[in-house]
Amino acid sequence: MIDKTGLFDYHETMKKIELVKIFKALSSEQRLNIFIMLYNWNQTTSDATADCFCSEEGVEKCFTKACDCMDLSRSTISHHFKELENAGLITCTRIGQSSVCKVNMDAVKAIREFLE
Amino acid sequence: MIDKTGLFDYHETMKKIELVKIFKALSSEQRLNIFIMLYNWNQTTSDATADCFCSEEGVEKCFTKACDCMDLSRSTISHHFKELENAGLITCTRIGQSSVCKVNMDAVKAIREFLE
DNA sequence: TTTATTGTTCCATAATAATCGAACTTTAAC
DNA sequence: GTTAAAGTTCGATTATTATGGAACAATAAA
Repeated sequence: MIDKTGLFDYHETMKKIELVKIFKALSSEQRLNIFIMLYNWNQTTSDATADCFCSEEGVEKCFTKACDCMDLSRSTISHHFKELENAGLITCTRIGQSSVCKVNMDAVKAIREFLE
Repeated sequence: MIDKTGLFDYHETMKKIELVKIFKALSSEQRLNIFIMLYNWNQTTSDATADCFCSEEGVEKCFTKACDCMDLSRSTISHHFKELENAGLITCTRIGQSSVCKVNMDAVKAIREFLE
């Protein structure tokens, strides 16, 4: 900490900007829903009740599933996924027609560490 | 979890709304600054470099200090403090002229638990 | 090769949030 | 009592975000 407030250190500032992005991404109920959904799916890769394909690599068909679950247009869903991705909370790669999404546990760790 | 997505359980929903409020409160750089400032001050109650009065009860004069640090008007600062308070992240009580603010560690704990 | 599905991008609009100045209340200091 | 300081609230403005429709590209299925 180089000043009274601890607000002006360069690395701290960088970290803070990342954190703001992460918090902003989770500050919409819709996006938090999506995030929790992916988080759960990622953790239950062998869940027979989920009608999406869950592999070690991530979750397929998540866009369509997300649309079904939360009554938003395809394009809005796309925007939300993109924001979660920009914040570093998830990674999406395309396999065939559908996107394979995965929660980035490093980002989750970053928030946790901030709060300690 | 009572459905495939885990999104519709009542208590889960309530918790989620609280979390959204918390994340929203921390999703502005200004408010994150304020929060970190209070957090640091709360933890260094005997910090001689801080020109605020830090007691076991919290941090006094934080509004003025916040104004000095971050080039925002008094009324904007007031709004930001209020939002942190509404999200349950801090508590403010008035003693004399100034507000005594304190970080609510239960809220911090709630986020941490969400991420586990 | 046509058709359907998946997700993206562009564009416009509606909804929210951030910000400030000014008028105000309460407490403290003179 | 008068003046100063700390915060609040109101009202207006500006900036940002959320959203959906339409046109699009890429892949899969027929």
